[in-house]
Amino acid sequence: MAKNDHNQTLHDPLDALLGYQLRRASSVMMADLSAALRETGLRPVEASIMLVIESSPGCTQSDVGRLLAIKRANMVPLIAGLFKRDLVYRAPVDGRSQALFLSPAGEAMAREAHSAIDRHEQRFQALFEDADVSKLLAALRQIRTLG
Amino acid sequence: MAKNDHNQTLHDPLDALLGYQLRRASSVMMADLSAALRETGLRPVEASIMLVIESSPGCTQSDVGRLLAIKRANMVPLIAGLFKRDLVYRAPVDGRSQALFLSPAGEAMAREAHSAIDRHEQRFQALFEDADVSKLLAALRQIRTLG
DNA sequence: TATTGTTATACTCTATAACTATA
DNA sequence: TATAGTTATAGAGTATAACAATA
Repeated sequence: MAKNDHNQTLHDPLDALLGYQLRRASSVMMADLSAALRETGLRPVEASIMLVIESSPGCTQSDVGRLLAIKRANMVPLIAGLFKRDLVYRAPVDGRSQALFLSPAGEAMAREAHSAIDRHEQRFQALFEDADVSKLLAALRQIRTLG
Repeated sequence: MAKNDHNQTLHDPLDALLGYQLRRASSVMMADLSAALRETGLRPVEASIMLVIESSPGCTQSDVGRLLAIKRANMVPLIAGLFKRDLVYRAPVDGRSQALFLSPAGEAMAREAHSAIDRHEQRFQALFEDADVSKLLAALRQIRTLG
């Protein structure tokens, strides 16, 4: 409930909409994550790519794109940016794919990213009991199944 | 859990991150909402603006922007687009603001939007018990308070 | 001084189509 | 034929700065 300059009460007709609340909550968390990662120089999408490569060394950029729902075409400048900063390196798998690995600098950067992400996640998860966080995550995974 | 072409197991290191699951779930629902609204010719953001004007006739475009977290500068082409389609009309409040109202065509369009949104919401809310939908909405509102 | 509506602009994100080389 | 990586490009979405008119 809010009021405008002319004393008109503005109530939010979207308040009970799952899609709307999801979008607004997601936008709040994304902004906080951006801020948390600021000092690392990584954007959220770059940090997520680094963590995927860290957990699956040798995966291809198409693999990463499929996992994170990023189109192949959009992966190109993202991986190129990480490569140019010497955070990842590539090794040929076959004539068309290249395996991705974190460089030593990339490993260090991944540790910084983990630390920033953990602090950021903790800030929000602290709003809930542990069991409720699990239920929330389960609900969000359920929603994703309809995509 | 997924496998790539070279039998490498790809597990998702972001699976337990609230921010990530929120973003992915939100993106699934937004895509579904876009599709649900397609035949009305409204984009999600336009539909949400229409519903706010419907529920608070006479509000200004700055009011709408504040409620929906849309910057004043970005409201201009949105309201102009609805105005050009004769879905909303404006009446001067004072020298600088104009009150917004739905035209008869806008009221009809709002009913179509409600119907499409209801079907879309039902598709997702049907994944859960009613009490769990309420808990989910409450959790998302909690997350928004940290923004 | 602060606010409304506006213009101009830029940057990010996402999407598509088309090409090459390889499998 | 299908896939990996790439280029080019277009469309959203979002952000800031600045201005005129008004409160």
